[in-house]
Amino acid sequence: MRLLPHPATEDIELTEVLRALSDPVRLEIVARLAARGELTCGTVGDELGVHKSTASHHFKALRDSGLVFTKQEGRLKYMSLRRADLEARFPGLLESILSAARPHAGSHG
Amino acid sequence: MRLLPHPATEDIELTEVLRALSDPVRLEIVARLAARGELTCGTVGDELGVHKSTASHHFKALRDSGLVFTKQEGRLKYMSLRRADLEARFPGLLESILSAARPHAGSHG
DNA sequence: CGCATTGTTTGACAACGATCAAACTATGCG
DNA sequence: CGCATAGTTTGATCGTTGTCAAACAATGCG
Repeated sequence: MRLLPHPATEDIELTEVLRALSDPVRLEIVARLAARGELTCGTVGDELGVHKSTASHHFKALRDSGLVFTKQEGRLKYMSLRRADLEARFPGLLESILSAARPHAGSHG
Repeated sequence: MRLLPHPATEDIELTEVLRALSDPVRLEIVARLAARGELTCGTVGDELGVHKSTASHHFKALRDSGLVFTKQEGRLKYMSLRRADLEARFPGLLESILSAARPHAGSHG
């Protein structure tokens, strides 16, 4: 089982992408993927303070929406952003969301 | 009651905007607002085939998220996109979503 | 005020979703 | 095979949400 089901680029739906990113935990996961390239389920659970089954659930949601790609290597599964596919499907969308997700310098909290 | 509560520009939250837009009905409302400038509750209910209370519910969700502004004129309430506020808060975000929401010429269905 | 129009609120219902915990699967090591 | 590691699945909770319908409220007209 080295390959998991991923939606084809042309089958990625906007509402599903937006829905996937509307959860704060998943948005944070995506932000970290953008910054660090790859993450495992365990890393996310550990760093974000959620149970590993919850992390798995979120990764599945992200995978199903077309946002992330899952690659298996040994016992680990590495998730990465499907940047090129998303850019092809919805130009500029991911970048503007990532930019919006970055903490603002203007201090407001 | 001519003024309704709207979040300040700096209080608009990304996850709430994305969540508001993750519903197909609301995304369609926003797309129409972008194309036509203003809409009333009744118009949306009529054109999108949802009950007027459902349309009202969606407009409230869009208002609470910071996506639309509501202006009362006589018995009608006109909703419009808060384009400038959203651009100030999350540059490029709304435009990329609107662009992604437009039907693609490439035919895929 | 009475009446029509427009939108909101409430109630009911079904579906979904986020979370944790525990059981299970899959993989690698020896 | 036995054992450890890494994720997944299932079950249980609890809250949220999309929808309609009916009651309500607000507005304008005369």
